[in-house]
Amino acid sequence: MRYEKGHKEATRRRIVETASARFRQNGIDGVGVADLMAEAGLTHGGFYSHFSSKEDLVQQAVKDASEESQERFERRIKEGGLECWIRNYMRAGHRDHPELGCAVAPLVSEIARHPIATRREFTKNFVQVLDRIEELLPASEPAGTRRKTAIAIFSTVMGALQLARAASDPALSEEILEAGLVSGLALAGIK
Amino acid sequence: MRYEKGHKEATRRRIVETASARFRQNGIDGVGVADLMAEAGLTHGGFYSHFSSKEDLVQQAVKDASEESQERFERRIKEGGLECWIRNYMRAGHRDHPELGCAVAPLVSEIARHPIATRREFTKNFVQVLDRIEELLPASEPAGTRRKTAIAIFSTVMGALQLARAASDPALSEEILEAGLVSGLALAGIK
DNA sequence: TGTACATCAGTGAACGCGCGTTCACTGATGTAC
DNA sequence: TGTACATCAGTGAACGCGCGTTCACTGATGTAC
Repeated sequence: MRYEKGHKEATRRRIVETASARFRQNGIDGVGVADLMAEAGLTHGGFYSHFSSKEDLVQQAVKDASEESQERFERRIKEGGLECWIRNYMRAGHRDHPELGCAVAPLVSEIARHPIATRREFTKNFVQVLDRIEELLPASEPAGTRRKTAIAIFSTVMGALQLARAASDPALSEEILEAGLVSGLALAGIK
Repeated sequence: MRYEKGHKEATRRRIVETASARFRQNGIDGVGVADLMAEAGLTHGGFYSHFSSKEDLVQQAVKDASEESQERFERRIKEGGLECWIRNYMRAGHRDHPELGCAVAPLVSEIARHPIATRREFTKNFVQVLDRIEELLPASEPAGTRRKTAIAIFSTVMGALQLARAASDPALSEEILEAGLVSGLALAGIK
């Protein structure tokens, strides 16, 4: 073989990871196949020996972002529990770097208009987050409301992050991050 | 003149209203100038005698959606206060018909990547909603936290609406609407 | 009253461009004999 | 050991298409004389 074993798989992973970041930054419609391939150091022609279509790549990129997100989540939990995760989610750094952060916030509206297979992959992503938040709620939270509280926490921080990104006034943007933080922590029964 | 007085302005309004609905339904990138003009019963060539660019139309459509949203808001408040507005926001009908509902939920991520002038128009839209929610919070809510609570309520219902739209599983979608409703009402000090 | 001209909202062909996708090809390597 | 051939990841020209935008034109009306 011309290339060492595993070379093609490594290239595929590189394309998926590039796509996963770029989609979060510029939206799915805002990034072309040729852009992606160039950023991965390749020409666009080779794309279809890795993926059957752009939509196929979208699904794999969503999956990749989901796994990355899960790892990030667990790292925060180890570091300082649910509070640490919420605090990081509501940081200015997260607002300013969608390409390194949660894939749900930048893609949720666009994915809602994609084929059902893509929506399924995306839903798996945020359901995993909801499950973990639910598990980490304090024991004082009654069994009957744990699921709803987990959903409320994620809706709040995810919605606030988007508003903070769209806000044209920096002071307003900071205020939104702060409000999302306070409300998220309160819902999680912290402090 | 060939046309009665006010004819051109009426046509312009028709295009803006069509755009406002279509953008909410399919995203800004997902709707072409020619589609819009055809739906307004015109050919695409006339577009530039009404607007200087598609981005110009986007700004006017955001403004229009904002005014429409404001009217809807006030109608709900008259009908049954903040509770009525939150209940309607979290209805399945709102989830299923973005073209008739809140423009923030479907457009916030896309707008965050648009020129500053567009972001400013959009920010004005949701700041008005935040202001009105704040004013309508019960007197028991302390002055120092009213603003943050208003932001939290809107983030929660808006984020939940987006998740409900993206969810591939109908039961999960219903659960998200319910969680957004319960949490929104609780934050607003209702029941 | 009747004719020539100006107005201008809307028409539709055409533009350059970038998109997703296809395909014949390249060229470095491993394998067969 | 040396030559002929197979493999296959990646190349780059080309495709049809739809996009935002431009522009010469149309044709119904109002106005001037």
